Amino acid sequence: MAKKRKVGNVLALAVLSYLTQRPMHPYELSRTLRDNGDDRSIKFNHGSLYMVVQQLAKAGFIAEQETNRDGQRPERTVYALTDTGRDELRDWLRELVSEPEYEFPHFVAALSLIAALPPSEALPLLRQRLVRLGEQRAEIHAMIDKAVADGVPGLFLVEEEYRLAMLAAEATFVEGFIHQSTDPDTGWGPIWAQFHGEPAPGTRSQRTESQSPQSQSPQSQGTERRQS
Amino acid sequence: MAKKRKVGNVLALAVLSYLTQRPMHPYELSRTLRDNGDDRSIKFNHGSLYMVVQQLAKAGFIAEQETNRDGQRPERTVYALTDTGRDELRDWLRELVSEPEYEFPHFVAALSLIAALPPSEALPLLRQRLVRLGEQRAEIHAMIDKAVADGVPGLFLVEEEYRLAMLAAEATFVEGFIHQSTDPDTGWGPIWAQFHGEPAPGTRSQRTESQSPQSQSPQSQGTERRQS
DNA sequence: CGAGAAATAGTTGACTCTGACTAGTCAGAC
DNA sequence: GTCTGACTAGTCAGAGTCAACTATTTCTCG
Repeated sequence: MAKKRKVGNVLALAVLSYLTQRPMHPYELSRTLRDNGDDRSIKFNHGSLYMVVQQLAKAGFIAEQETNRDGQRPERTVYALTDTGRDELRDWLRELVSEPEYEFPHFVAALSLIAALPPSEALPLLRQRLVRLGEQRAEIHAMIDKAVADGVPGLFLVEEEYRLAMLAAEATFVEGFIHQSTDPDTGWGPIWAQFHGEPAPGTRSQRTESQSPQSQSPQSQGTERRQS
Repeated sequence: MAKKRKVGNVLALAVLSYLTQRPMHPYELSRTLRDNGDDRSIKFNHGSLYMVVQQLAKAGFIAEQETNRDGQRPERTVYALTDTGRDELRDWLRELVSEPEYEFPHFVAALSLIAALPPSEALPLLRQRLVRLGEQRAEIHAMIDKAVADGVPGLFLVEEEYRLAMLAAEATFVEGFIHQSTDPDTGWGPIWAQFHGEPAPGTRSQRTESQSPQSQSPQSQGTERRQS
């Protein structure tokens, strides 16, 4: 479902959330978000913040409180949360927590087109991905350990734990995929190789004669896959 | 890393991929993508396609081949893949497969702010999410079964298997999180409840006297979490 | 103490995306 | 026989995003 919010950018959610503490001006918000590492969870861009604050103000979720000027610096406008804003925050958060949203990670796109690469090329790339996944996991692990050592309660690290869980699951999946593709008995290996006129990625070299393998591109297969 | 492509939209990747089969006009591409269910893997929007095709043409990855007109209908321009386009396709695909990209799923944002909801509210929402996750998994499962029954080779269903794996991992994670929060011995439950001046979500009601729990908002905790 | 680096605070403009709109065609319902 | 709704094919305005730039002020380090 995911109804359209007046302000759709998730960054706005963070802004609303921080304004529950106290009124702030945009730059302070920017600073706070960055310092708290919220840019790890929310796509954050210094420029977008000003945009988002404007939008929130127009939608009535926050209101201009005062404008002060410190020396010759540009003036800073302090914004405060309104009651509608507080409602929006709760409602939005509830939705995000309870309704899994259908998203489009790039890797899904890659997988859906991976047959266009010959297995001799795809498999090393997948192995490389495994290495990178391991690195990312190690990084997050280190981050969590450091935070815990600093006395941060676990509740404030759930996002990172979640990322870890997802990375681990992806690694397992990729391993399984590689296995499926290299084991000559269990499946795709031979078929995949055939498309590209290659020997199967397993040990045995499977011969299927006179099927003119390279005339059939993997995409043309893909095209027909919902038809028969 | 993820270098900036001249055309960044992943939809362009699909376009390039389909043009390896044969030249097509935009509408045909749109139709084909939809019919093959690629809109499940790639964010797809009829309007964007024309945009993307224009960009690809400007970047030299595809070239106008002919323009024909069928009766009084608007004219259709047929595009063909160029050699640079073929290179771009391979290079991009390799990158997507081998380099995991840092993305921002909405649920990560939700988790990073979840402490702003009292546990009495968050826990039911999480349980609801579990139900929804189950539904989505069942849907995909049904889809895969149907496709397999229709003789689609497994290799063309990897994206869906991947989604399944991710949904399963997320469900496991959410279950673990709920458990962590309701078990009064193992952790966050009491602390979380305290912020909101609630009894702990487990069975026992934990009393910590004179700490004036509601004066401390969870965000103000969050704010300080990288300091000490 | 003075030059340059870094932080402060915000604006701008080029590019992208999305959803709604136009406008003709065709098959089948009534 | 003409009405309706779905399909074909594409355009476009408005909203959103991103990266780069401006212009002060403060810190830093020789």
